[in-house]
Amino acid sequence: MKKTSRGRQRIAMEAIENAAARQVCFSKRRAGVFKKAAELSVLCGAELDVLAFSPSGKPFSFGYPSVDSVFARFLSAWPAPPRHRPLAGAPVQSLGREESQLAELLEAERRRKAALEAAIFRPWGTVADLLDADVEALGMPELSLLQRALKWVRAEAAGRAEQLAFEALQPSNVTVNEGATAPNLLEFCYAPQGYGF
Amino acid sequence: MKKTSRGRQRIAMEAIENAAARQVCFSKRRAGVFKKAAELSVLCGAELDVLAFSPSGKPFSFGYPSVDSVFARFLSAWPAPPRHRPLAGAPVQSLGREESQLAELLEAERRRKAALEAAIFRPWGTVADLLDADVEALGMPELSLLQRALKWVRAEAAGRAEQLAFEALQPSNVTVNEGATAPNLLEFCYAPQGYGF
DNA sequence: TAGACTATAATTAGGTC
DNA sequence: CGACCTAATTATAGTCT
Repeated sequence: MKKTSRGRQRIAMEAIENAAARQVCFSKRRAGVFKKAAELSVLCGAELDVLAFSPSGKPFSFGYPSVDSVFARFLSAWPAPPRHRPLAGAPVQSLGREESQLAELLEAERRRKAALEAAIFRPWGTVADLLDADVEALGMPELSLLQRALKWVRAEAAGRAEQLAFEALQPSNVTVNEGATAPNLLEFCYAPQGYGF
Repeated sequence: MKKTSRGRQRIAMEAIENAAARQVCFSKRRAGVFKKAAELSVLCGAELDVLAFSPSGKPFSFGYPSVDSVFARFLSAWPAPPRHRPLAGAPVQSLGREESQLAELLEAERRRKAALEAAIFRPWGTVADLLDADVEALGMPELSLLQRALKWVRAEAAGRAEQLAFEALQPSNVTVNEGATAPNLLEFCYAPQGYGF
């Protein structure tokens, strides 16, 4: 009977050049990271998200209780949202203030009414005006990003009641995204040798 | 010489009741998850985020190349943004279409002009109208979340050029957030016994 | 809360299929 | 992309500082 394996070998902690080996390593280690994240959430009740892109660009995600809820909590807990200073010349005023109060948002919207109305006839200025940003600083990527964000927030709000009902029915309220659909975490919760779950 | 440790013990994969033990476990395992994430990014060049809340509610994050950039990429790559169906009665039409084109956003804004103008005099209806969501479904949490999202996207756009310049100067373009400021990843990249990095 | 320490449990690289 | 196999490597519970 000849030995069929050399067992685990040490590898250097540097970028793996071979594309195939890199992809295989990603698959295995992503599963490992997701499993560690799942254990952390179970043991400590900690809310967490893991978002990852494979070398080939496919998105994967893990979230407890859900990717959306953790991200939403992060948006509001984020110490100092983005660490960027504004571009020179970019007017950052109304939203730059830190009250975080709804009243401010409403006030800002009211003040932006004129800008919005004007923008109706200057299509490319609309979003920038709404955001109070310098038109020069906004390109297609940023604009489509904004659109995504708006859709996300809207759906987050609209779907809340339903999501709560949905989660009540799930054996696990953890969500995992394997790149296309949103399968269940259970496949990552396979029992490590001898574990009871 | 008497044994000074019982070594690693097996623990049940279930919520840790003792609050102190739970917090200690979180600290250790969070470091473990961050380290795994760092190795994954180094070995495979994979972009990824880890967002976590400790049992005490403190936010922690790991991101390569940065939390923001990965999240932005996720927003645009997300297969089917939120998996919620709309609440019964909530009109989800214009933004529900999937063109992802700016033209659509502008068109939607144009069509919403009347609603916005009316909303100026119905403060609590403003945001809901903008989002095309059912007013009933929006509460303070959703509204402040929207404000956060808008600020984030705007800053993301405004800060892009600067961020690129910033990252070019950094020894590592990985970001870690330990709850307050944004320290460097290096502290989690301490060499595992014998590793060369 | 954060480090050491250490023995042991769990992970995983590199095979093969 | 998986599953399986194997042994070497790595993570970590418990204890103490």
